[in-house]
Amino acid sequence: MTNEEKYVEEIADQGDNFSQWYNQVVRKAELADYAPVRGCMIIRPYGYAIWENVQRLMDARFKETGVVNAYFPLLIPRSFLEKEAEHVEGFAPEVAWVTRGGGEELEEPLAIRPTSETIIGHTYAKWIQSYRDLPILINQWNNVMRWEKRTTLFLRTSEFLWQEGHTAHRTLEEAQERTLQMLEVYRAFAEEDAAIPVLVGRKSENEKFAGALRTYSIEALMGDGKALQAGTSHNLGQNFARGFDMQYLDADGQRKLCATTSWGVSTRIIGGIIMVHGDSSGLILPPRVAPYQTVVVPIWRKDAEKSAVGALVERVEKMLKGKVRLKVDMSENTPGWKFNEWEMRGVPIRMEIGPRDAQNDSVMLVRRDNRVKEAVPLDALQARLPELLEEVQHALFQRALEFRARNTYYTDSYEEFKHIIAEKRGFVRVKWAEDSAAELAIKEETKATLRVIPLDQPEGDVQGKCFYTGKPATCEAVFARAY
RNA sequence: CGGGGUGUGGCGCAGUUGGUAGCGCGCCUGGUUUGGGACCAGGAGGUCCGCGGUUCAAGUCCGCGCACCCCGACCA
Repeated sequence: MTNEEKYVEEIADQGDNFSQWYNQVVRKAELADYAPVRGCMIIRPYGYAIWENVQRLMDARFKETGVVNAYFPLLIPRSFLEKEAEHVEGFAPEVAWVTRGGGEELEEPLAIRPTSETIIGHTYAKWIQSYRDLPILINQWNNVMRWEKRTTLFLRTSEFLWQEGHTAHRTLEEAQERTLQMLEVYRAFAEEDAAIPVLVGRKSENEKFAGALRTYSIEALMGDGKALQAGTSHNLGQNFARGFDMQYLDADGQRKLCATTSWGVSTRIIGGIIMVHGDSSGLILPPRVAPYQTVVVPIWRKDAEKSAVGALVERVEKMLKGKVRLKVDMSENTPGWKFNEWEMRGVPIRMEIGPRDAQNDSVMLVRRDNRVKEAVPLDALQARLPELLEEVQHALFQRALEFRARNTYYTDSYEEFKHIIAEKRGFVRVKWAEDSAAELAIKEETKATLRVIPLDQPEGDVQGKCFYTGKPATCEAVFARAY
């Protein structure tokens, strides 16, 4: 930051206690509140508005790839969950059950969906007769429930909002292609809309989704050096097709199993946005997802000034209507109070309109990310403000990218690895021989997990030895401590 | 689920050897203010996390719960 001056006094310093900072920002910026039920959260209007922007932007990207939206039920018969062995085992401890209804014990308990692969598998099996029915490309925006032992607002809650996409294909190759296509959609959303740089890659066997053939993810680095899985895309192979008998008659007259995929991004991404961009004054929201892109703070002393300022505010409002998401703060608080409040709440650009501006027919724009001020004549505003918002958007991405570069380490030495994980955190990239036992041992010894095997690998075969086992390396992998 | 910590107006906290609850901020009313969290005056707001116990008397002592935070275990 160019300006280290700390105006907002109400929140903990990021460096002192990151998780305390995080909780205070979430609550003071009025993003979310605790609910009466453990692990559940109330998403307040300001937080929900971020989610609506996430939905709008991602939904458009999905639809560009041919995906349509639908809705499947909240309650899932127990027998469905049991049809895919790995899946049941993986989710069993997290499932909440409905056992009574209408005052009576139910014949079959109903799961509150932890995810919808099973009920969608059941449904697709009925819909699919011929290869002509494929592919099916459906997404749903909904809530799911997973009983969690330890919860944090947005990052891990028992109930959360997300989208889950479910596709069915004729071939394994096509499913694989779709899996990677949606991973790329997530990357583009994260980097271009949320301004969060992400590593894109494959999960290890240990970390993959229960029931998947392969799991891919985007991984982001938070301000405290811990990693956050920000989106996942699974190639489910024929596992769920087998469990739910999703078969089609192919052109060659043979009955064949479908291949399926699923992919999801949740309200956790909001936690990521907070932890990637925020500073010790509070939130910093990337303009594309910010509920208010610009907040207008009017300033006056005398009544005459008040009317001149008021008139200018109205002109500005009219001029920018439909072009910029604008909030005019007409509350009784002093300008100084408003500056701090809206900085804490992360509005990317503040527009000060006072007597001097009324006189000059201009406004004062102040960026949240670096507090740089700029006087803009009224006739240039309509062009300049959207441009400045884009500049902030790019600056936030750039800053996060630089932060990640500074906090990414390469090592061939396990000793150094341990030191980095313990002292500095961040991403650690190593040569790796894909060994589950070694992975678990590393986790045991250092708390670091294999976040991702990046798609971006060195040219040709990986040379050298695994940093842990000394076996010939098969790839490069990235480890980190994670949320 | 294990170890540690904390629960007192909306928020942050104080409350002594047990004696019947207070401070700052916020909130309401009126007035003066307004380019980086204004000021004065008046006012409202409390089952002290819950239940049980000890005691003439419990925010304070004892027991059992619950919630939240931190560190672990678990976890797409």
